[in-house]
Amino acid sequence: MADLTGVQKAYILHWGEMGTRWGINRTVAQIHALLYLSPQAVPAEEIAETLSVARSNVSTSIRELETWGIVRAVHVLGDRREHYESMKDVWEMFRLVIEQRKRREIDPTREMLRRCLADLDPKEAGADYTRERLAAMAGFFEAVTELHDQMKQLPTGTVRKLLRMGTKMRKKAG
Amino acid sequence: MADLTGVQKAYILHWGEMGTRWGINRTVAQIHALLYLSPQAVPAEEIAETLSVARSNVSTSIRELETWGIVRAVHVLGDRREHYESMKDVWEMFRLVIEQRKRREIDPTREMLRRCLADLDPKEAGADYTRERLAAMAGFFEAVTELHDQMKQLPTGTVRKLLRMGTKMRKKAG
DNA sequence: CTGTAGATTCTGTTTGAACTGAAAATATTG
DNA sequence: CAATATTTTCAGTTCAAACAGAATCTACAG
Repeated sequence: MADLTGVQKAYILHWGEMGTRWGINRTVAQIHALLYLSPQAVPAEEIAETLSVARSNVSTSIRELETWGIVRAVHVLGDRREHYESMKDVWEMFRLVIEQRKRREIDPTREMLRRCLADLDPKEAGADYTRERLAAMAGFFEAVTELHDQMKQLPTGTVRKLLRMGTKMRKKAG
Repeated sequence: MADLTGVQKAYILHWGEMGTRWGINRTVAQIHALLYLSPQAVPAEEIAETLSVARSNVSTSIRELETWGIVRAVHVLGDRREHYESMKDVWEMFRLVIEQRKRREIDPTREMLRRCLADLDPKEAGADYTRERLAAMAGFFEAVTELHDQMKQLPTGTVRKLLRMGTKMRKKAG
């Protein structure tokens, strides 16, 4: 894996750019792409060489991927170094990421909306209008949360089934 | 709206931070938050004052919000300036944003994956493994696209209905 | 216990996105 | 058409996130 094929390069670069668009560090995303394509776990040193980034940068990025739970260290016999491998189940990978982004971003937003609604001073001019808007936004985030909680509890395959049900409903209606 | 209440400040600041986490410019997000909470359309000058950003910055940001289709200019009698207002339907707003982010990010990724699969050289070492991984990722993105295409065609309320169906299925299984 | 490989942390430095203010362009009024 | 109001573009500037390399820490072999 030290040297990349054209296809591997293309995938890694694209994945890196995609990451930046969704608030994920480019290097973090690239490392993930590299590990995802690698049949064997890769030592940090080799990641650094392959992607031309500092060893320290790899260390930090790997840790982030570990906190997401989509990369882990494995040990190779006769090698003191840690080798890193990515989870390969794509659905599970995205499930993990979505779950955590929900926790880090959606939940605090719901919290903020609740607090705003609670703090609204009815005597203040325009309070009714503000309440209306905040409530509408809060409703949306509650629905998203509900949706997430349900998908979380469904086995992977069921999501696809629901998907197919949607198709039927649409065809009946149309 | 020139002066903000505590609640308005809290909402605008939070929304700005939220934006940055999803790859949306902080000021763009803040302006959107301001307009969303405003009962009347607001002239650019006033947005700049209220948020303490340069007039030119507002101009650029407003244009971006306009390309998303969630903010538009309206005219006020006896005022030469453009006034800007946000769409108020939260579900529609997110639908628009999601649709466009799909177009800008998901679609090109599908494209890239297809191209990678096509470009794979079977003689290259490890090509089979790479194909397997790329195919798995491509399958996921195809499913996401399918899901999106279906939700796009459903009226807003139906999404909530599907949501409720999910609840039932889960309760039966549990 | 000592020496060494490997991993992490820390301290600047770099870089690119975001931003400002000025200049240019556009639109509006009389 | 001239004068003025308003918006947009452009050329630097600022700033925070990302990064490199050195220093430190940790774990293990001998």
